[in-house]
Amino acid sequence: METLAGMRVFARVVEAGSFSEAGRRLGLAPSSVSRQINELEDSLGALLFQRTTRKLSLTEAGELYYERTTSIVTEVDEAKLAISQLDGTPTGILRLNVPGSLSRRYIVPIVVAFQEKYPGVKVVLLASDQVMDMIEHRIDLTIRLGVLSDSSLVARKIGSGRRVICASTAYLKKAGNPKSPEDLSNHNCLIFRSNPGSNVWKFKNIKGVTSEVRATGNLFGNDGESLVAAAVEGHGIILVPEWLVSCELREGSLQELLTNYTSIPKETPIYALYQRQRHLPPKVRAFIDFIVERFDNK
Amino acid sequence: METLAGMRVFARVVEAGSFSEAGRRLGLAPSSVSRQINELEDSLGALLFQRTTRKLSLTEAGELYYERTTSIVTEVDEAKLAISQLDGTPTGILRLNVPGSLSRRYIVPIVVAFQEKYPGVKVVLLASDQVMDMIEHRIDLTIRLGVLSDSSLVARKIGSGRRVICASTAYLKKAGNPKSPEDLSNHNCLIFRSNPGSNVWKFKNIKGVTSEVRATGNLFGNDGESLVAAAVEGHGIILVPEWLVSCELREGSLQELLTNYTSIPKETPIYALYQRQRHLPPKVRAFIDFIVERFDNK
DNA sequence: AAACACTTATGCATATATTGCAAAGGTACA
DNA sequence: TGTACCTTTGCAATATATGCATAAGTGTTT
Repeated sequence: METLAGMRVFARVVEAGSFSEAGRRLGLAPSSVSRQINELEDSLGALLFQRTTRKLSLTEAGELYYERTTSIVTEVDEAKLAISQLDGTPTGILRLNVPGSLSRRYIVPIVVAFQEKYPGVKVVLLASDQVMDMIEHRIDLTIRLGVLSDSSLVARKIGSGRRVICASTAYLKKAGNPKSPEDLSNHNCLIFRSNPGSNVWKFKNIKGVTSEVRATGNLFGNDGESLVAAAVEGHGIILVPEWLVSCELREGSLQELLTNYTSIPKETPIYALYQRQRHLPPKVRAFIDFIVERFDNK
Repeated sequence: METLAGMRVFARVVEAGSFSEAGRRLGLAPSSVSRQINELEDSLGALLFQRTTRKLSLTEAGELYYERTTSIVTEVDEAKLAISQLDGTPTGILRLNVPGSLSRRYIVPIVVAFQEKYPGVKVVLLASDQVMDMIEHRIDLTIRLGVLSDSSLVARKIGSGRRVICASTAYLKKAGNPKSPEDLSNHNCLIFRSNPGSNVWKFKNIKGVTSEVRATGNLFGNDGESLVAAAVEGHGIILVPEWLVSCELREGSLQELLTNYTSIPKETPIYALYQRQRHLPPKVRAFIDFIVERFDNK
């Protein structure tokens, strides 16, 4: 059986000029060295050393084999080194699967900051609202809103968006400014759902008293950003994660309502999902750590 | 433990796209494949495949490792092939240690013919009358006159020189032509020995009757060719292997005497000595066969 | 000449790896 | 839902590697 170990032993013998000395350097019994060489010779069908008990010299076959295998052994070491270096500092391509709106509004700034810290990492952002096959598409990390149950994946909460209720000044001037959740029933609520139907919004006031409203309106949609756009146009009131409208709130094109209340659930959690594996690539590890740290500091 | 076998299995998995399929191609149980890969991953400290039970894809580390190791594996195979090819047809450098006069008179023509048959073999002729250390000087084959006792070497008779007694015409004209061995005692015998002293030449006639003569003369020497030169100069009578004087006999500068007699021992055997080894290099094997065949056909 | 130090090679018992089988758990497709 | 195929793991059997002790050989030194 040809083996790298055999090659290494062989190289050491060549360098040491003796089986025993090679054994000493390798921490191996001379007998072991002898047998490794013998086995190697048998597998090659050629004598590598001409030897008596006192002298040793390479045969031609041995010389040829030495030339070839030394480079091979160093290549193997280099390959291993390359992998281990790749294991040390985050490098390579990090493939992310992120819902479209989350990507634009939340992930992109994080990625930018991440890449400033780790210039060696290329990032591929695969935006899709459907979950993609992580293995087929070689996705390192899938980011989703809310919990996803998949036993084979590790889910880690990497952030959350406080849910805010807001509308444009133009709309409020037109339809009035709701003072309590109950007032919402008289407003046009833009509802994050695929199909029309009832939608219950829950709130809690400062004292902890909860109230429920059946939000109704004439626009439904599964794309948060479209609803935001409609709200900016003065079409109605939206209840969305803060990150989806942080820009508009800052600019004033939307303004937060019912600030004395908090929505229930208070937050929309953001989860990162990754393959359960023994050796998590450092680019993935680093990204998760980075994003979690950012989240904690907020 | 890093192993070539592991690399091969890994490469097969990459090519087959599945552990099971790779196992089938390798004649290995799927479990074995699985464990080989796992072991490889542990030894590298990085995941090579991203996988579930149904899908498989290379990680970046895997891709890197594949690129590196495929070339390594082919290099190993090529190295082995190079050795085995070297084992098939005689190639390389054949180092011979030959006594000087034997080299010039006997070995060189054989080597020339040998190299016509095997152009791939370079020959290094190391002429020395002393036996050289075969291992230190990497000598493949030592050629000696007469038997040498060395238990570690294999001795093979590769030829023999009929011993002839001869002198130059000029000498014979001057000193007379001996008709019987007994006549030699009145001649100047040129004696192959280092030190002066008695030297007994034995002969046998056609009927098998032996006779002994104490050869005497004024020139001793351990270099056959010098004695031949002296004989050609008409200095006396020599008893030497035929190959040493075949040229002179052919040219007529020397002429054979006592052709009704044969010397005892009749021949000077020529032996080839080589290392006792499991894998005799084909260049050595071929040369021995070649020289023996030539000898037999004579 | 003989003792000595050190070499390579081999027999043997032990420790370590590797293997296939069987079974479990998981996944995709009908 | 059932079926077929996948990867993984436990387990027993086998194969391999190792060190120790020893043998046989070689060169140096006394």
